Amino acid sequence: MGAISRISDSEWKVMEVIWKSSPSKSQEVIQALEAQEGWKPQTIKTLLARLVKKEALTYTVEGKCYLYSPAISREDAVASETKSFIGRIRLGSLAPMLSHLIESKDSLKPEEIEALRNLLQKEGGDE
Amino acid sequence: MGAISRISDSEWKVMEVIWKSSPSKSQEVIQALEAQEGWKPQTIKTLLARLVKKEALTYTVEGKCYLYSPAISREDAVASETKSFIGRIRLGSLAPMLSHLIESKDSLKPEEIEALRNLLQKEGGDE
DNA sequence: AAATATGGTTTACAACTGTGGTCGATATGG
DNA sequence: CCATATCGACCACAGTTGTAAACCATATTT
Repeated sequence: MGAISRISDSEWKVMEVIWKSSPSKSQEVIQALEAQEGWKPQTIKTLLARLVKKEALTYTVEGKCYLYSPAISREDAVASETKSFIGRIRLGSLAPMLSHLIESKDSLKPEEIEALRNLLQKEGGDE
Repeated sequence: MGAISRISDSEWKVMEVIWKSSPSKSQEVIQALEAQEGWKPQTIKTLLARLVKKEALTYTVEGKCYLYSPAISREDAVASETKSFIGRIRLGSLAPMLSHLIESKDSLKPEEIEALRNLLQKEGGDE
């Protein structure tokens, strides 16, 4: 049953931390993001709670703490975001968008270009 | 200068109409979107006003009506959206994202794949 | 046991979004 | 000239987001 409910920008950052290593206890998430984003602990707790409500995270109780784990894979989340992104940017503009991506060196690394090239090779083959 | 303020999903649809043909009088925009999106005229007027406030649209007065024109090019808007998209989805995931795109036939047309292939050819060439 | 710290839950609050109603000025038909 | 149709401006209202304080229960320290 598709339709992962949208994860906001801030929430996404929380997810990243947890995707990187899970399960994580809130303290770990807080520590990571307090520095990285300059957020107050409460802010991060709020985001954790919202993500649980959205069913993007699950938790188990360990003593007095929660251990959070992703309820959706990063892959799926990326796929879903991508879908909604291209849904709004409507076709026809993909090429320009990608050329923008490709041209700004800082966005796409050579090995990624390589990987893409392969993908396209096999896909658009010669039919 | 920089930082085009974010255009929401609904607003984006309005922009699309105007990018397609500008200047457009509100009536034209309304007609287009009333059918296409099933929105009430008031809704569309609100969106037009918000886009003006965001400086994504400008208008000139013609008689009793406004003639709307884009204040930002579609190219720039797409570039900006793309930037913020890849900003949140963080590197390393571009390839998966594109492979997702490429694999879901409904998202990417053959000629786009072709265009992409060309882009990558010239870019990752053989340096 | 009382004080404190710590973790989660509830509340807050402004800005932004999606959706639209209402109002006031103006134009247009009768 | 008066009624009506339009058009933009202002108002509305719930849900989401960013950001966090206040509160409450439990564990730990004195």
